[in-house]
Amino acid sequence: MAEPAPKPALRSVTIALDVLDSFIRDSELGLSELARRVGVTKSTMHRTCGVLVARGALERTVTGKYRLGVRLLEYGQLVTTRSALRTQALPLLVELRNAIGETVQLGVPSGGDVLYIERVEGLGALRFTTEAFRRSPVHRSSAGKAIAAFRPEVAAARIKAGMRPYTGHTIVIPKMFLDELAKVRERGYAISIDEGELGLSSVGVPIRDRPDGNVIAAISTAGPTGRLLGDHESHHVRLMLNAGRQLTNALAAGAYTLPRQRRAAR
Amino acid sequence: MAEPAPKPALRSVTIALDVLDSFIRDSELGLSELARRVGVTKSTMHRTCGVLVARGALERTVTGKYRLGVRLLEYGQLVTTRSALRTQALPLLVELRNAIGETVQLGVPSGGDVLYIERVEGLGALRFTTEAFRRSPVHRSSAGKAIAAFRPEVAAARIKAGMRPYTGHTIVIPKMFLDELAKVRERGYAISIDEGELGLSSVGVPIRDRPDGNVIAAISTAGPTGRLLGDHESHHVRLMLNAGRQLTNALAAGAYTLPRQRRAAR
DNA sequence: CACCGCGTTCGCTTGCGGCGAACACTCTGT
DNA sequence: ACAGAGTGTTCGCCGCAAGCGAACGCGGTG
Repeated sequence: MAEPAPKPALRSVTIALDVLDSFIRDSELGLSELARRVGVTKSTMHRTCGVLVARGALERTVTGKYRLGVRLLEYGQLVTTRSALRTQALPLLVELRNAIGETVQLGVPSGGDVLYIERVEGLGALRFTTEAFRRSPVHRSSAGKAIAAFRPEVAAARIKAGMRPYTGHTIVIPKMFLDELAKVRERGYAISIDEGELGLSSVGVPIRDRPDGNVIAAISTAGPTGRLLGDHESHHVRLMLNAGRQLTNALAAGAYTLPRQRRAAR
Repeated sequence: MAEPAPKPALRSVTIALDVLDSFIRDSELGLSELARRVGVTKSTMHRTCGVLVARGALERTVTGKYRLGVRLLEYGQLVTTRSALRTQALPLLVELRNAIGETVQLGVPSGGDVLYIERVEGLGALRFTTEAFRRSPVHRSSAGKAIAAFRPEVAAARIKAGMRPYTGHTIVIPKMFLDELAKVRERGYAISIDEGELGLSSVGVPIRDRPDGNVIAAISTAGPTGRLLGDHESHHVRLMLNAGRQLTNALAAGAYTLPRQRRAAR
C-alpha cells in the first residue's frame, strides 16, 4: 500500500501509456481533457498525442478529438493470432458451435473481467453477442464464473471493483457470489441465466494449462435461455465439459505456459 | 524522400513504439536483439521494456524473451468495438454467411495490406481462414483487390513493398496487378482464385462511406474454390454486391467518416 | 463585447533518460 | 575445464530532451 515508490521511470512513456489507458473508459477525448486526467500540461500532451497520432496509435476525429488508432488493432490481432491457447481452441470451438448451434467463445481473465479472444458465431438468426461482449465483468457471465471460481484473485478483483447489476438476476452481493463460485467448483462448470442480459444464458467450463494445473481460460456457449438450457441442458453441458478436457490436454501436450503474473495493477 | 526531418520528438516514446513495431515481424524477441534493431543500448532497452511489461504492453516468456502483452489485445478490441463500420457490418455479415455458407470477412486497408476487423466463420467442416488471415497483402486477396482498385495509394504501397508469390497463381508483376485492378473497377467486384492458397478462392466487394464516396473497406467471402465459384458464382456475387450496397447506404445514413489520412508511414 | 474553453506555438531550465562500462550467468566448441 | 561470445542486469555520469508555463488565435455563449 501507501505508494511504495513514485518510480520516476520513463516519464514520457508513462504519460503515453496513461493516454491510451484513458481511452478504456471513453472512446473519444479532447486534448485538454486528456491533460487533465493524466496530470500534465496541455503542451506536453500536445506533443505526446502528436507522436502517437504519427505512429497510428491514435487518430483524430473530424471534431479534433482523439480516438484509439488502427495500429493498436494490429497489435491486438497479433497477440491473439500468436496465442497457443487460441490456436488450439479454434477448431474445438467450431466443432462445438456446429454441435450446439449457438455462439461459442473463448475468454481469458484480465483484472476482474473476462476478455474474449475468440468467438464463433452461432447459426441462429437471433444476433446476441454483438458489440459489448468482447469484455465482460466476471460476475455476469458463465465464462467469468468458471474462471473466478478457480482464481481467487480474479474474484477478489471483481468484488473490489464493484458488481454492478445488469438485470434483476445479476449477482451483486459478494457473499452470494462466493457461494456461487463454490458451487461452480463442485459441479465443474458454470451457468449464467439472464444475469448479463434478459433472455440470454450461457454455460462455461474452465480450461487449465495442464490437467492438474491452473485455470487460465474458459470456454462458454451463449444463446436464448429456452434454446440453450431446458431439455438439452445436460447434453450441452456434457459437450462443453468434454471439449474443455480436450483443450486442456492439448495445451498440456503443447506445454502452454501461463504468462508471468502481472504485478498489482496500478 | 531524403529524410525530411530527423524529428527529435519524444525520444523515449519513439523507442517504445519502435519496440512494439518490432514485434510485427517476429513474435518473440530478446533484449539485446531489440536494442540492436531499434538502435539503442541494452541498458535503455532494459528500462523501456521494464515499463512496457509493468503496463502490460509486453510480457516475458519463460525463456526471458519478450512478447506482445494482453493489454494491447484490449486496446485492439476497443478499436473494433467502437468502429461504426464494424457495428453496421456485423449483422449483414452473419446474414451473408447464412446465405452462402462460407466464411465472410470485413477488411480495412493498412499500408499495402488489408486488415480484417471482423470475421464470421463458415458452416463447413473445412477450416480455412484460421491463423494468418487476420492480415493479408492486398494482391493476394479479393478484399485487398477490391480496396486497392479504388485506392491508388494502397496499390502503390503494395507494389513498393513487393508482391511475393504465395501460390503459382499469385499476381507478382505490377503491370498485371494494375490491369487486374482495372478489371475490378469495371466489374465492381474482385475475385481471387487460388492466389493466396491453393484450393481457396474468394469474392470481394468494395464498401464506400457514401454511395458516391471513397472506398474505405471491403467485404469478402472465402471458401474452397469448387464450392464458392462454379455454378453458384453469379448468385454469390449478386448477394455480395447487394450486401455491399446496403452497408454503404447504412454508413452514409450514419455519417461514418474516414479517419484522417495518415502521413507517409515511417 | 467580454468570457470562457479549446488547440497550438514558443523559449527556458532542469531532471531524467540514454550512454557506456562492469557485472553475473548460460551455453557453445575447442 | 577454459576461454569466448552470447545473454540479462545494475550503476553512475552528463547533456539535452522533454515537461512547464505563458501567450496566441479560435469558435461558441451569455
